[in-house]
Amino acid sequence: MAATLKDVAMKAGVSTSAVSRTFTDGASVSDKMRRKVEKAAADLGYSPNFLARSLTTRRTKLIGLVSNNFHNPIFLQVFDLFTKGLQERGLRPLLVNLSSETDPEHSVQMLNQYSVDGVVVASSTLPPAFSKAFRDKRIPVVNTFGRYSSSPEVHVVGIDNAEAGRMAAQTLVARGYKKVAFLGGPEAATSTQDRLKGFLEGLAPHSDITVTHSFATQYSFQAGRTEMLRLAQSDLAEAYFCGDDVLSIGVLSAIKDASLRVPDDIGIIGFNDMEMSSWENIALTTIHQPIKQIINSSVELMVAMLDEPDRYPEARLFPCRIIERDTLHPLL
Amino acid sequence: MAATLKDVAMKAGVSTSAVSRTFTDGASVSDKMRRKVEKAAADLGYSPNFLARSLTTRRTKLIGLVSNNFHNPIFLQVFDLFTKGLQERGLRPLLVNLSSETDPEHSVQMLNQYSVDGVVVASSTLPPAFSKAFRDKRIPVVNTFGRYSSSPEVHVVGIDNAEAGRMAAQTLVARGYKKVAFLGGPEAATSTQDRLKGFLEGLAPHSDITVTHSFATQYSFQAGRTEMLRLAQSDLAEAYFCGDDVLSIGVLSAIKDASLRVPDDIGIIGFNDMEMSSWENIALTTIHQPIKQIINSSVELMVAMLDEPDRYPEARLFPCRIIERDTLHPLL
DNA sequence: GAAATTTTTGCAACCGGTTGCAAAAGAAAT
DNA sequence: ATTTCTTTTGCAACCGGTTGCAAAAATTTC
Repeated sequence: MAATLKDVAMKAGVSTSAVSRTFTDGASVSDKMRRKVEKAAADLGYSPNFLARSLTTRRTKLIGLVSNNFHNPIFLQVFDLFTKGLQERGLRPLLVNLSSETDPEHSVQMLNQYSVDGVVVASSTLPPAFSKAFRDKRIPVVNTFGRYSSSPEVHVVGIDNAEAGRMAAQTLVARGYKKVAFLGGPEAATSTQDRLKGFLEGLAPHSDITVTHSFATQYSFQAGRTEMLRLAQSDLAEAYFCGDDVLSIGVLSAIKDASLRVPDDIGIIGFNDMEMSSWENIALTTIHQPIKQIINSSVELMVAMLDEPDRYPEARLFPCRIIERDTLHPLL
Repeated sequence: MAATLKDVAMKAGVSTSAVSRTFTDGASVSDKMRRKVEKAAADLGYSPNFLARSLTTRRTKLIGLVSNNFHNPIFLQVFDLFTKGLQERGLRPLLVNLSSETDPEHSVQMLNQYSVDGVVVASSTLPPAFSKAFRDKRIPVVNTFGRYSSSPEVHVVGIDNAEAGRMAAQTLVARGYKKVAFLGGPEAATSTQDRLKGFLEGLAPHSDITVTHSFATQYSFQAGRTEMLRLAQSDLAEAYFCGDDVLSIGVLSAIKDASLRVPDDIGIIGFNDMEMSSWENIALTTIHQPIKQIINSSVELMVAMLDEPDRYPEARLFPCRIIERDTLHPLL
């Protein structure tokens, strides 16, 4: 159907090698030859078949983009940035949805069959076993939003969740809250554990502050709302550090139901700084995670690994910062 | 590195064809042979290379998933459903972000080089030229959320936007609004034009109702907010049909700024019924677009086209329905 | 202008598979 | 035990490219 190398070679009256070289940068071809070939190729509408090429070059320029989070709006931005970043470098994302997959081997085999050059695991909740499974097959892998300590043999790009927890703690301390709480995401996720750990550490020096914690079942509006509705039955804290912005928004909705005012009666600080949090009718005070930098860095790291598969693993951590909006009362 | 067909054949002491056949369903292999080969394959951890295979079978099982919308939360759900649907059928989505691409030829060539079996164009705002470009190259294409009349040679799955406009009109009429308006998305998009057309048609029989319209620059919170802030300077209508839920939420925020109450002072009806619209603190009355059905149908259609590339083009349209929440006043 | 050097080109093998065809093996019929 | 029919197997060519090597052509040197 489509024109092949051979067709072009025939039409131009040259060898197939000559045509191949014309389409390979850095190969030796005279100007005359190149013109002749390009003319024939243009006439036939030829463009090289990447997959056939990959057979000998062992490079497909396919990158597996693996995630299990297709619900948090922040991930739309993640996909946007990843696809753009990869495309700019001539790479193609092969999207894998692991929402309902539990066996790492299965995804490894699948991506292996497509000979991906590398894999980006974009998730803070997938067990480290997934990233490791790729590494064990010697497929370059970077775990974006991963926990840097849990698998030091895998490249990680993200933030220091414990540090973010400390930052939340310090912010609440500075505002003079005496009774605070952590309302985390899925309890099993390493990111939840780390944020809680940091939060508690940050509060430890302040013996006059009491702290409690609980978890939502997932990062979603309803989960946050449900949990806050439950908490409202008993003794509420003065301020809550929520594991995620979507969760926070659910919490805000429950608070409104309980006829309490934010920030007068109760303070909320979220996490992520998703676009929606800046909307005027939400105006959530939150901890900004530098997603753009994290993803650009992930892409750069991936590109570097393609040339140097056995690169020594590193963790690239980016600092977060507080975004002040309207859900905590002002500094004393 | 990884084991190949040849390695397995050698280890099992059989021909490469035998091994190949063991991994091809429907091929003729005796039980004894199959066991022998499977044993050897398991020992070597062999699994067939899809790309090498595709060279002869002319099937890559890769499907281009093309979109230009990486901002509307609804598209996260779209990607979720598409990836799941394709994966369940053994197909792999190659994600293409067309946010900043204007040349159809470029994307066609790109996907062609990866020999995709088909392309799903998921967008209501991409010019029809994109879908057509794929078709012209004889690549099976389905345009999800497309306009069914604009390119009858391309398969379209979605809704009848004009009908949705009529539905919005009838709803507002039934509520007794006498002064209504359309606040559309990007003016150039066919979906915007169609919804406006239907809206006007639905109101045409009612000479006692006045109608105006304007457009937001894109489907975003800020665009909706900005436009409503502008409108609030002059003479407001009693109810607005907004081109999209995100837009509506921006509009709601602007209305709150103007110290007006919804639905007492002003009514809003949105479009899409994204998850967020059901959140208790938003509770947007909106027109539900059956995304799940649309996408499942798109996937099914794509699968059918793989076996029958010259299938006669069809438009699959799904009815929308009103979701009653709190942003229109109750029926008289 | 011949020799030495560099650049360009084609041959042929290979990447990891599939498949039409004919030979070999097995099963059924006589 | 033969013959006939069916199933299984291997050979070899092919899918669409790339690349090491040596021959051919072009360029430089003397």
